[in-house]
Amino acid sequence: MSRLDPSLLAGLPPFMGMDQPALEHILEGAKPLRQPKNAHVFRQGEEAHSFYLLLDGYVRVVKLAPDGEQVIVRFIASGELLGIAKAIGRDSYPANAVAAADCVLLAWPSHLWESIVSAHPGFATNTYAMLGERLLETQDKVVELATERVEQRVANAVLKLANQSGRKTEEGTLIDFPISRQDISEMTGTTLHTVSRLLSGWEHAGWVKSSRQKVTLMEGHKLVMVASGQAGRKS
DNA sequence: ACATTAATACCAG
DNA sequence: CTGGTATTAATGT
Repeated sequence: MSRLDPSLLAGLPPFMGMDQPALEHILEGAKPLRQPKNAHVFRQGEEAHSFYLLLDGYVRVVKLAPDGEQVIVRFIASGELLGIAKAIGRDSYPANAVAAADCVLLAWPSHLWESIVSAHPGFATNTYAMLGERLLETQDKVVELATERVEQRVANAVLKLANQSGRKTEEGTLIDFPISRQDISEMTGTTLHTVSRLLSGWEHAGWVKSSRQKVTLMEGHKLVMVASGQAGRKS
C-alpha cells in the first residue's frame, strides 16, 4: 500500500482552508480507485457503502426513470465529491454514476462520513456550500426545462459543458471528454435527432465544430444569443 | 477485415 | 417539428 500524498487534496474545493495534519487524517480512510470509461462508480438504489472524490476524469450522474428513460442530472469534474448520500441522510444512492472518461478517484467507506465531518468543521461547511450550489443549479434547470425552447436548452448545455470542461485549441474551445448527441439529448430532454440537427445547423453556420463524440465551440457568443432566445427564431 | 456503435438521412405522425 | 427506422460513417479488435 503506497502512501497517499496530502497535496492531492490541498487546494481542492472540498478541502479549502484545511491544514496538513487534517488532510492526512482524512486521507487515512481513503483508498484510490481507478475506473475505465463507461464503468459504474455506483448504481441507483444500491446501498451507499462509500463516498468518493474524483481526482481525474469526468463522471456523469444519471437518473433512471421508472420507465427506463435516462436523464443526465449533471457532470462531475475533477476535484468534486460524489456519492455523499450520507450527507443528506440517505443510505442508498439516488442515481447512477458512470465514468464519462477514464477516471481516478478516492473512495471512503460511508461510515467515516460522520467522524470526518465532526472532526473537520471546515470540511463540513465546504461540502454544505457545495450541496447548496448543486441545489441552485438543479432549480435553474427546472426553470429552464419548463420555460425555454429546445434550441435554447441545448445551446445552454453546450455552453455549460464548454465552460466547465473546455480546453482551448486553435479551433476554439473543445469539450475534453467524449460526449454523444444522445448524452446531450438526455441532458436537455430531447431526442438525439433534434440535437444532431441543431448541431449540424450550427456547424454550417460556423459556430461549432463537431465530430464523433467531440464538440468544439468556435463562436461562443453566437450560441449565447441562441441560448437567450435572441437568435434562430423562424416561422 | 469485421463487428460495434455513433451520426445523419429519410420517412411517418 | 418530433420521434422512429435505415443507412452510412467512424472506431475498436
